[in-house]
Amino acid sequence: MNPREAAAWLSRNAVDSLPVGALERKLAEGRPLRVKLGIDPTAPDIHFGFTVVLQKLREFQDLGHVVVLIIGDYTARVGDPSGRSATRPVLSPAEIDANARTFQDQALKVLDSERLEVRFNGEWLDMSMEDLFRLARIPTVAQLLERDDFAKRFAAHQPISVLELLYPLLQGYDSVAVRADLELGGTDQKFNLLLGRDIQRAYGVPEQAILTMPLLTGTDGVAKMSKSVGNYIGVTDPPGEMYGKTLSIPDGSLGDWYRLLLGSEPPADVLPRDAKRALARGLVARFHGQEAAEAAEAEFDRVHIQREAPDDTPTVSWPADRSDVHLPALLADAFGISTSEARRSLAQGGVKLDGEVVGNGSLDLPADAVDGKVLQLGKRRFARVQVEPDAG
RNA sequence: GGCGGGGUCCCCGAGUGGUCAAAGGGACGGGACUGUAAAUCCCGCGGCUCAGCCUUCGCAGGUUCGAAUCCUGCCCCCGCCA
Repeated sequence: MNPREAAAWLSRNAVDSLPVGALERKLAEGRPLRVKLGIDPTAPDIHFGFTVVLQKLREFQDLGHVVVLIIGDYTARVGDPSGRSATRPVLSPAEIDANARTFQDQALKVLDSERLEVRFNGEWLDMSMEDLFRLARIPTVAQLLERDDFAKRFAAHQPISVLELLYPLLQGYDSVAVRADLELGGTDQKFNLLLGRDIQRAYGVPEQAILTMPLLTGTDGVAKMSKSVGNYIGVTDPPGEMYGKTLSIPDGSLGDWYRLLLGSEPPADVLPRDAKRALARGLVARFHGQEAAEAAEAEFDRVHIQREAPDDTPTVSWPADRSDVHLPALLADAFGISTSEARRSLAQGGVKLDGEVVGNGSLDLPADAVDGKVLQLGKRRFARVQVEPDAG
């Protein structure tokens, strides 16, 4: 693959590859490039959205380049106040360590451990005031305020702390420290990535090229996938969950999901439903293997098409010290909801015992009327009831 | 430092002495429909031993028969001016 072809291949699906032609020029140097990715060790679970960037990094690795993963341990220790929730937990070194480890484990589902360098930015960010001043002199406040979210918050009179303003600088300094040739990130990182170039220039090191990847839309089809919104699928989600969640995405997301996660176009002339099933199978296969994918689909069909209780239906025990089983209490116990909520569900016909709606009449049933039966809340929550002969 | 605005049930946001567990929207849950898609319709959405009771409207006191609504102190947030 010549540099031109490699650049074209590597910028596939990317939104920005800047400056124009920079990637190709770097590749033409004919040496392994150092491709940087910074991560925040506060939320270690990797979801599908993040794998878009990881996958791209993997492509670089496969062409012989080195991925430099930077764990933002120092920044996590200071506490990042970005976003609306001003107070983010400040993590202890032990927590950061554990998170970083989790992150690496998960990232290795996509990345190649061979061409991987892991660094902690505490190595170089624990700098003197004098060094910080040197860094802080580089951009102007006006420049920093150009960043999209800063601009919006500033316009909306929402708080922006000085610390937040400093984060892009620290991240940029990471690029100086590891001599990054290239930095990857989501499109939301474009500003930070570009600022890294300014900072590198100010420190007299070669400037990195940048590559931004689209942000994958979450399972709701609206917001970008994120843990806090709850519209995510984690790479460690069990097969069944991964499969089911994938089927719940809106049809409109199919194209993006195929392209960004499977690297292929959605099949033409196939019903959206079937295209989505194929997508779900493909994704489960990727993280859990082909066999698990097929099992997940079979299980799904059994539960949702044939409406049977799933294989892994948990069991709830109920002490038989009273003659009757109080349904709200049983539901609360089985599904971790409040008894008030359980009553509402019962009143609305959302509770079934072995497929039969219950709760229209009495809220108490004789123990032998529930023992061994499958209790169902809504469409997706199941539990097998077991009445314990001896209270305990 | 001065002036002004504000903290309401997950989020946004009404509510300025009783009719407020607190409008409305979103999110979410249940039902109908169905492909765990979209759209649409209905219902629900603090807790409990649930036709009743208990606890909520930044925190702590106070006034009142009665407060989310009034008073006092405190904490926090935002803006403008300097």
